[in-house]
Amino acid sequence: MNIHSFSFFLFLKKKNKIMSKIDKREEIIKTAMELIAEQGFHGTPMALLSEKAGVGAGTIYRYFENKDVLIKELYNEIDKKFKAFLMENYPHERPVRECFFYIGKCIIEYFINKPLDFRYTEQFHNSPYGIEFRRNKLINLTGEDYFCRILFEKGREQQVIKTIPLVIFFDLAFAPIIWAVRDHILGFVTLDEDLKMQIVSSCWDSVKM
Amino acid sequence: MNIHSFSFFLFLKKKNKIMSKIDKREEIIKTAMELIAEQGFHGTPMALLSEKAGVGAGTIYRYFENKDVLIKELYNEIDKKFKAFLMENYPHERPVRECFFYIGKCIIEYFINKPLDFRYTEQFHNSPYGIEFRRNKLINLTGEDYFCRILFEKGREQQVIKTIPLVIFFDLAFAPIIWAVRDHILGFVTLDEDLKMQIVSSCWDSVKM
Amino acid sequence: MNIHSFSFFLFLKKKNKIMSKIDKREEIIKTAMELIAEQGFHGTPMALLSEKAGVGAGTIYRYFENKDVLIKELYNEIDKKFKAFLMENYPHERPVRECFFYIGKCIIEYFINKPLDFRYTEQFHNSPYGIEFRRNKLINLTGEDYFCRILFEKGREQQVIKTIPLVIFFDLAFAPIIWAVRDHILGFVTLDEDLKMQIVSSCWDSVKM
Amino acid sequence: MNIHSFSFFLFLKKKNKIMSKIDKREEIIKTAMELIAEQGFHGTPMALLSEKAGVGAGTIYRYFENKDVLIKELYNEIDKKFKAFLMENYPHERPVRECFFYIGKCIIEYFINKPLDFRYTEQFHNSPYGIEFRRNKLINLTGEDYFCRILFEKGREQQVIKTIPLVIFFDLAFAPIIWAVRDHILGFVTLDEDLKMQIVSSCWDSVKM
DNA sequence: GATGAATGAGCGTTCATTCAT
DNA sequence: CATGAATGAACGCTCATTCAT
Repeated sequence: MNIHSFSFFLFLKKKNKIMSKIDKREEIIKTAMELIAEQGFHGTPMALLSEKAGVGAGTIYRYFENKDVLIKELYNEIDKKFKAFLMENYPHERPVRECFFYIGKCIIEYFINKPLDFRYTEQFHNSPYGIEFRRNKLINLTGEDYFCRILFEKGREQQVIKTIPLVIFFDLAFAPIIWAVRDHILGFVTLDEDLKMQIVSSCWDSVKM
Repeated sequence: MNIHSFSFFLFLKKKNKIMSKIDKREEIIKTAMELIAEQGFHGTPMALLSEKAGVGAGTIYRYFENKDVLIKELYNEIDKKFKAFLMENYPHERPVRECFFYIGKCIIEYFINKPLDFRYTEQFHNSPYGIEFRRNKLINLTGEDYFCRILFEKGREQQVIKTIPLVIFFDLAFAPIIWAVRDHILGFVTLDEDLKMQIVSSCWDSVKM
Repeated sequence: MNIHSFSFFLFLKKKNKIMSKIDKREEIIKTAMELIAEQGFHGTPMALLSEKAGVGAGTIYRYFENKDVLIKELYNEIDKKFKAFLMENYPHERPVRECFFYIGKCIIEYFINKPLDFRYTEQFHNSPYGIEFRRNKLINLTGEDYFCRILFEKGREQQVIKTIPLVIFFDLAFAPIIWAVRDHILGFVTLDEDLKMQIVSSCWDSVKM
Repeated sequence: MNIHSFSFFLFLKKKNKIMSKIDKREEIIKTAMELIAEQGFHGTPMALLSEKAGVGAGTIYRYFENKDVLIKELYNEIDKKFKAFLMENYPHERPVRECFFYIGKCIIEYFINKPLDFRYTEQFHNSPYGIEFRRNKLINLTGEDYFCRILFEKGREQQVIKTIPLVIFFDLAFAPIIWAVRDHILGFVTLDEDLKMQIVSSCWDSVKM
């Protein structure tokens, strides 16, 4: 088994339609994420998506009601995966500061290794979908957001975090991290281990009491 | 001159086409910004723009080569206005910390009062245009960015700012402010004077040595 | 055997696919008629039909070559049933007038009780299929049409029916009845026994010598 | 000026875009009516229509909001023209019987000379549009329908018309005429002057007291 | 210079039909 | 035989751009 035989397998996969049902859905999701991350929602016509994913145009609509639903579903997939990653080793019982650093490192680690997920997420957040989504999120915090709120409230109670609104806490804590990840992905800076730590640490400086 | 005669003037302006060349360009820019800020690039067809601006569809193309150019030009207009605002009373001779606070307050003040400019800017930054633009900016710092670099370098030299890359300095210093303004505009939080100060101050905490 | 066990049978029929070959064909025909009568040919995708009929999409094509054939077949089914109804007690030996009244009453009775059949028929007649069909019918009169021709010729011979072409006889005799049934089904009028008689009688007035 | 130079003119008309605004709308209406009359609503894609009409695909949408609107507008055009024809010499002051004959003759005359209008009308009436339309018409009678109602009421009052609902009067009076026109247009019969008179006369027989 | 009617490529989506299972 | 996932041509419609007036 070498690179050539693997290519030949891919050839079969595309041409001989040996993709299973799950394969198809996965292929669509993967291709859509790549295309949208790189070209944006409007730079990714369904026809291009179907072509690159190696499926018929109508096939996409078996898995996703329409383009909007596909876009939201894609975001949910990323969100779910990230939350799972975050919660896997979350140090629930450790001090607020340690939890804060854990979250910051997770965000950086996860998205630096999944640049497509990151760029997709950025596009999503900055779009009509994103605003609607954000509104719902603030009303009904779940997953990592729920952790963050707990963290925030615990920090407030213990007087280790400043007296600020939750929303502002999010902004101070995570905005620089997100921007730094973006700059890393776009090649404007390289985040080594020291720098990562420095960034998270600086964010902590901005919220700690 | 009363409200009625002014309305009549507007009527003439739209219906009798007595707009001068400069008027036309201004009208197009103003209308485009409003529409795009509210509906997005793709929710703003050129036909709608020309209608709302009170000019012919073809006329837009006399002032802007195509839609892309118009979009970039619009951004430059905002950028120019913001820079002018920022530089107007910039305390060049004062300490780094004071300059930093001045910039932070300026960003908040300016964009809270110009939510359309803010929303336009956000849309722009998060689009193919934005990335291209950002790349150019980092290579060739101008205006407020130039100030910021000077500030950063001065801060480094005086050992009042952490030893971090310039890009990361930007992220730590301004990302939370931008996000907070966004949350204010979207109604997720209300930035009063105390809170504004607290945010800028927290950003300073994150970059100061 | 009670209502519950019958429901259970239906459940089996749909879910466990114990429908026989004839059951399947019947189910497709019945469902297709309902759907098309209510939604029209173009409001009835094959996928919807297969779903509502409880069969696979491909299965329909084992019984009907394609959608066109299905549509024509459906019409033939209705036509056959109506002819059977008409011929069941047809008073062959009675006077022309009596036969005429019998046919008129039959049309009203049959279609008022089978509004789906009526609406299907109307849709069919008014479509490319309908014209083609009508052409064939006039060349080769069969069933009720054959009766009608016999009736017409007998009426002519006995000088109880006007000297008009057969086609015009059909128009005078049946058009008002069909239209009246349509108005009844659409709820624009209610045909009680008196009114039914009055309509048929009026049609007779228009063809009688 | 001969056939060739005329063809050349048509060539210019199509290729050099010398059609005026009104020409374009007319061309679209004319072409749409031809195509739909012959192929049906669903046999007439907008692309085919635009091609045959010699206009761009988008141009149709400058004149008609969408296909549905186009279809209804087309019907209204026919309806308007027919009403004008009918009302032109309508013998308002003459006896009911004479008015009845006038209307019958008008229907036959008009639609025999405009077979496309007739076939279009038939398609329209037998479609979701038609039913909606008919419902409105019965509620709010206008134009020829209004005349007919007046005629009906006058006839009732003078006891020259049977005691039947208005709707049934319409059915008896006009259904055979419409069907006969259809048969003429489809070539199943030829309506000469005698036959036309005989049909209208027979319809009168069916409604007269 | 200004206009806006006209354009047509391109979009998201549907659905009759096929064919591997 | 029956299935239903997959297909892709075709649909109605949009909109950035052009160009005759």
